Amino acid sequence: MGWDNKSPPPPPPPPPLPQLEPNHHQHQNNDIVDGGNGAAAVGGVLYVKVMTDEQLEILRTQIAVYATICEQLVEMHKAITAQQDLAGVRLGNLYWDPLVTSAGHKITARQRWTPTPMQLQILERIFDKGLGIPSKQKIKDITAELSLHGQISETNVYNWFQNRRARSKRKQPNTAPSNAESEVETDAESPKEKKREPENLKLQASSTPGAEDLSFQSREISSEMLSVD
Amino acid sequence: MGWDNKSPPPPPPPPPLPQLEPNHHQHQNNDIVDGGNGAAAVGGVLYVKVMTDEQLEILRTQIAVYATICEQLVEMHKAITAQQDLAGVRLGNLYWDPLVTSAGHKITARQRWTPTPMQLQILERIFDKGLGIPSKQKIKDITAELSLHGQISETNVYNWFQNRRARSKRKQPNTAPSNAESEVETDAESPKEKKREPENLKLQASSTPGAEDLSFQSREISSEMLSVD
DNA sequence: CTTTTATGAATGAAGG
DNA sequence: CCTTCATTCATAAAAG
Repeated sequence: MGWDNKSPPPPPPPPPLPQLEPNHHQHQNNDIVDGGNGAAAVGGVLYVKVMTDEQLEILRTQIAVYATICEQLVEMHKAITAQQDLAGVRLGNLYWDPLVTSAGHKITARQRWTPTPMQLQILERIFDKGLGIPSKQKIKDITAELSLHGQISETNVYNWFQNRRARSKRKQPNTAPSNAESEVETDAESPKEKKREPENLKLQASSTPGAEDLSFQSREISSEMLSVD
Repeated sequence: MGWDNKSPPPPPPPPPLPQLEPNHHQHQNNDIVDGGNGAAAVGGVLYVKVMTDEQLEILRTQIAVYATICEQLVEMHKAITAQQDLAGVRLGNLYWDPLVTSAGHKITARQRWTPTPMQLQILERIFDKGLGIPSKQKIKDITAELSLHGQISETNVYNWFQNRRARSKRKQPNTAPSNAESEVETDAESPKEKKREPENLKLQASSTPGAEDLSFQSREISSEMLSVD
């Protein structure tokens, strides 16, 4: 498979030290069993299925490794799930069924607010009036008004203006800098009205072999950033 | 634009699981081994570590089950991360621990820090648990700990707590346990506690306090499977 | 039905 | 602390 083009595949967990402590009780009792089909006396010699300590150890190790891997995977899943759950109200991505979802699950798909045409019209009208971000009180009023046309909350209104402004700004950097044409990264000519510009990728200059550039930002916060209270 | 969509089910590659293939050679030839440390002659009786066919079968089954589980988990993880992996070609989000630095992929650093699931989990725990505002020293400690799970700076931690607090606060007036619940399909969310401010629609409160069931137990499986007895 | 686009919402970071 | 901004994520809606 040559899918190693882009998407970093899920890194298989590094099998850490397989520590098998949960159940140490492996048949250490030495019995020449004959119980099941494990032993057979042939010609006066007792033949049994035998495993040496070494072999047993190998098996135990293997099982332990699997257990560890499973635990890690489970932990990872929890973490990821937790993130998506906590970080986002909406989830409903994948819910895998194999051994967890035995019963029919009902993933509560979070619906997002969608403005009705009427609401949108009103919102647009208000927005076009040129006012910036409506104050909180303004938002309340608007919300009240829009409530007559459909389900809506103040947050919806707030978000709408927030997004509307941000995106209209992104759409047209046409601030018309009359003469001094600064070097700007403007490469988006939006033929449409409100079109988001596919942003290009960011910097990538880790030419250092074997060293990922993982410096995010480590500004010094010694001054007043952290001086709380 | 459309890069942040779900990825179509990619050709299911074989699970990149460590081939911990057990020594399947279950000694079909019956030998009373004594070679290793598995046998000992005591008082004229030969004691060896013995496993019946049944026991062997159990072991093999266990290993097989683990293998299957691991496969499924890996598959699930792929499904989970698929979207996000594809979502950002530029965001080689390391989800957990170290191994992301396997290949010299273009793990370009993002512009803004994004907590890994592990980090988020820890942060969340700290936030929930005790105190409210971590002191400067506390932040240092937390940062140090979180550094083990990914790049992070003290500023990140500080900001996170700041935002976390501010946004959780803006969500409290949701103290209506006596909700009539008139089954509105408009919106259904289970605010565990995070989130910003859904500021839900009037009597719209299916706020099931943390009724998430999206996690499964590994403990159960593990214990069951590891009990060879 | 699958892919693409539009856009509501979450959130890290900056400002005050 | 609180507000604002920028960027990102996820999904409804639209296109193919």
